[in-house]
Amino acid sequence: MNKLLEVFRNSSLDDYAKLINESIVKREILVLIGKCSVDYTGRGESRLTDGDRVLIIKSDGSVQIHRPEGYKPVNWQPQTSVIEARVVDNKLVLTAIRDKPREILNVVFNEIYLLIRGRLTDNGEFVMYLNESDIRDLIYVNPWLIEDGLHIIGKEKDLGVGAVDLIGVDNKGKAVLIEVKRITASREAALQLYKYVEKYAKLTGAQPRGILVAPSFTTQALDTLKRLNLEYRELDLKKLWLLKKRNMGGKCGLDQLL
Amino acid sequence: MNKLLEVFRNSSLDDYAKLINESIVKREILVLIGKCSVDYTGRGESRLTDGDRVLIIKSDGSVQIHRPEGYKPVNWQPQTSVIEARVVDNKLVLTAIRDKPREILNVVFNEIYLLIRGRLTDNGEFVMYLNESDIRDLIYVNPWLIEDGLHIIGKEKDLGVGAVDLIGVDNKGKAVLIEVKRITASREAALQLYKYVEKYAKLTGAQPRGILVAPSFTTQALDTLKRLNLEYRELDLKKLWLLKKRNMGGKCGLDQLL
DNA sequence: TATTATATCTCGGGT
DNA sequence: ACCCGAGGTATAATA
Repeated sequence: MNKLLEVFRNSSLDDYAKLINESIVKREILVLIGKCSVDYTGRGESRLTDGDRVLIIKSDGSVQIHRPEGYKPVNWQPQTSVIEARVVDNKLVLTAIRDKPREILNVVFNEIYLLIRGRLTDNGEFVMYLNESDIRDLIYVNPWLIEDGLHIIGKEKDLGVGAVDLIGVDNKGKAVLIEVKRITASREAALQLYKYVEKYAKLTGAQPRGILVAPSFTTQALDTLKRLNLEYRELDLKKLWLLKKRNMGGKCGLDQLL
Repeated sequence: MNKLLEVFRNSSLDDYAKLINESIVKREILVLIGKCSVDYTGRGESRLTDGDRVLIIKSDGSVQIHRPEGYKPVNWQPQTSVIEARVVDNKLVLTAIRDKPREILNVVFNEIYLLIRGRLTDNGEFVMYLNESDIRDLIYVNPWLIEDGLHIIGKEKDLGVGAVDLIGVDNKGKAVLIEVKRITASREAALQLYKYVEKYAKLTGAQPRGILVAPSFTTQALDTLKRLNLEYRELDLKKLWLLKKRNMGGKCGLDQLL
């Protein structure tokens, strides 16, 4: 199994360059650890002076350069059309070019500590639960979560200024527009809902109710909602979660750890 | 120099667990390549079945799990309060826990191909050019970029509904609010500007001009601007860039490569 | 292709 | 600690 991965250290620069270029052609994964500086130009422009970093090239040509700290890479390239390694002035230079937008990443290695390359096989299935569309779907099926007597009649309805998450009719026959957020709703969310309410009123001539649904709200959001005559419902994610799990047979998580 | 990094393969599970826990205590960087499955729960919840991945733990306790493709990690933890490796049922289990928000990442390794650990030293300086604040500052100093006779009198002025990028006075003495975008301005950007214009009018009793400044505009943005009686200026980033470079002595880039 | 909205967004700066 | 807005955001969905 370990033939999967090759490890190199103390190789010559020319050998490193060759190893890298081979890996890219073979669409292997490549991890390069060493001291380097990085220049980037494209949508913006950045310079990073010498330091120890971990560089990863994946089989799709994406590149990321990680410093010893921080979740995010300091420099990167989501996908590239060209990646090339070569030796210039006794240094290993790696260039990754991307089109649309045209961007160039240039890495100069002053030292290479380690190179790992190999083919990884990953056919794993990834499932994400309880994203916004999950919540929307749950409310769609269980409108009582918002209020009794509510009938949902539409999902992701485009009003010409973007799509409102849910449209329904309350027990008095009045239209209800619902905007769903899975995290704390900010003022922006309230404004987004207002935009739909305004547009709907203009399109139909009838004033709808607007309800912002979220697990919590910033004070500014609440102010704005009040000012714009909009409603809100606090949503208990845990409750939704249980509802979802019940539908799935109760086996979708390790939340007992929480 | 290579004593910086240690490489292990074919070690026992217990040894791997020990190596990992040691690294975490010593705040080293750790790269683990192997076949694993991943469970995450916290703000959301996800499951990832078996496959080959690259796991990185950095000195700040951030964790990321990379599949062979894609720029982004499939699972991650920006920072963690606790990371622990242990052997359970003849498998290496790595748990990373984060508080606020409470989130748990659980990785079960069925095979470990390679473990690399070591201390990296990175004192490099990172500089980013031409982000939004750069553009704002350039306009601040060179208001003629927007129009002749404009005087900028404020930057990042908080109006109580967020801060407007720039405030100025035109050659007729009328207030001008400027919102800057470094990428194509969308309808949202127009609405953002409108929000400031409305608020300013309410605060002062005088109707200001509103100008959206961006390298380009979506058609919806232009529609919205027209409807809301707002203005816009197309901004040539390259021109700004040259302006900036001239100020810096002409040496801040490799854009000649573009 | 262009545009929009989401994201386990992350991250920094402000109050 | 909350809140807001930028991001080289990336990414998926949609027209």
